[in-house]
Amino acid sequence: MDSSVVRETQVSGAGGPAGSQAVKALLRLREMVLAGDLPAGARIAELTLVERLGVSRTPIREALMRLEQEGLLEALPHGGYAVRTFSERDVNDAIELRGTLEGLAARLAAERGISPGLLAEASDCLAGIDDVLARPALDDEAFHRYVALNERFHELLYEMAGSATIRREIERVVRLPFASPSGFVVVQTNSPRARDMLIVAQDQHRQVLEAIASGEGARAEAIMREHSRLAQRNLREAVQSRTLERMPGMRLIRHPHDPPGTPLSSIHKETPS
Amino acid sequence: MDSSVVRETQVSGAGGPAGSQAVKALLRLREMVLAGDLPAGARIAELTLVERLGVSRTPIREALMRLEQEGLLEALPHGGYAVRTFSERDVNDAIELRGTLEGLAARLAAERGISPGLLAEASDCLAGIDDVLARPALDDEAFHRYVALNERFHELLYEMAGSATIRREIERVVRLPFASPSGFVVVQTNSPRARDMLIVAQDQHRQVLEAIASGEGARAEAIMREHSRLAQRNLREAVQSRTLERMPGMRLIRHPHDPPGTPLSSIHKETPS
DNA sequence: GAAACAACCGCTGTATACAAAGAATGCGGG
DNA sequence: CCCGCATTCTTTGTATACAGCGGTTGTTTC
Repeated sequence: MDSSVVRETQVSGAGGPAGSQAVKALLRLREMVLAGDLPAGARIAELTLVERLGVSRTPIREALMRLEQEGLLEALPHGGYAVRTFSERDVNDAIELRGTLEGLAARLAAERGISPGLLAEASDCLAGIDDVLARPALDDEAFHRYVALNERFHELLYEMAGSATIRREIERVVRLPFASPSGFVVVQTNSPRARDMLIVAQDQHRQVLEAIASGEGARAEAIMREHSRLAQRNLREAVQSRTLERMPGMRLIRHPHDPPGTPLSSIHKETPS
Repeated sequence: MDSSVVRETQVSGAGGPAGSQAVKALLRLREMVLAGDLPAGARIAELTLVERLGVSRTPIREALMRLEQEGLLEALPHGGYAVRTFSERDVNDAIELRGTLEGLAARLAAERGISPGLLAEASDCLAGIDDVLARPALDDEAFHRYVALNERFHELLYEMAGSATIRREIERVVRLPFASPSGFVVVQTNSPRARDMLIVAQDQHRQVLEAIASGEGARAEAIMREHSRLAQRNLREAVQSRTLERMPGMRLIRHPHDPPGTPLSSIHKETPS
């Protein structure tokens, strides 16, 4: 077929900056899964990936295992992996889970107190978001800046909890594309009510930071839980209006009316020769 | 050197029931880590494990990766893994995390309702625990039965949430040896107040199940959070009285007074030749 | 014609060979 | 005597060869 894939003979061994074959395979494979390049439910042949990714089976197997741990793939009963699909309820539960964990982080931050430096950073971050939202209409670039700042704020929150263990687990849950704090922001880019939603979200950001600074643990927790409900609302709307094509990974969501195992993309059955 | 380790030539290929080399390596390696057979903080040489476990590097690397995901090992900056150690706060946070997640599960179970079958199973389980606790004094066998029934009840709770995603993450967190629901039950086996603790715990079991059955979500959540505080109390007591030697994995807990990186076992610095 | 059996193929799990990076060590110079 | 550099050695990351299981397909028999 195409011989354009040249096996780069392992240019930088182990410690390379994202240069290891395993990391490359992981990133590329995750991208492929989220883009819907692989038929969901069907076994992923390792040799196929060898061709497509240009690395040998060893790093590919490692990447497959990691993606299974992440929850993007499922292990098949007799070996091998397949792309997982998610029901709307799965996604909803993942968001609920994130809200609960972020609530825990906020509560701990409030109860244990946070460093002035962290508080300042978070404040700056929120000021940046205010800046983005100041304009009445938001273009794509503004949305991108919002998403970046939003994720930064949430990451700061995870750090505020002051617990490596808890941070680890939150970041793990957030890795599911749908559970990400900015997960369903994008789907509304062109909706007129999009900016309003973000205004509400930003208000919650401000309130939770204030609660944390004041040591109001219960309040901080409640706010972050409610905060995740915004994402749940967006999810419901997005599913109803079927707007989710534009977001990476969204085609892994299984619609109730579709036959099981067939998310959005039609499976191309390639009969060889 | 010693040819006592005979490489079994892969008797059951892939789908074997826990017969795969990778599973064997994982189980055995985890056991070794928890038993403290490997010096904490130091790099684990793969070839050493090849000798000790009698399997080749491939399944060993897989096991190492899985244990890193579990949190028992940490990836070193320039490749390789080392046994992790945990501060008392780490353990405390892990228990807090479990309590939060179990609270979430209980709340969801209450809000969404559970099947009569599940309710009956949980009831039976609690009846079994009552049976164990009926006797005024508890021998080792009674403790073992308590632990088994306790874990069963908690697993039933995870299922009651009705969410595969949430169940997954809880079971992941619980895998940390210290965060297990029965984690710090054992350390008190011979304490006169041990039975009293279990009585309290069992009362919480009963109340949470009642709350779930009645649809009282907030109450169910609060009870499970408080339930995890029992483990936190036990942890504190165990650390103070340094009773934790008897429990597997407990020597990975780093005492505040010890030099960092040195848990309980002294690292044997072998100067070669 | 349908069902059961047998041979084949593809695939994964496992072992091992090879390459490169890091760490340790020894030598030389200041 | 100490510091710096080069060489060697250990160890991980990667590629690939090999073995057995499962699924599939074709054939044979009732």
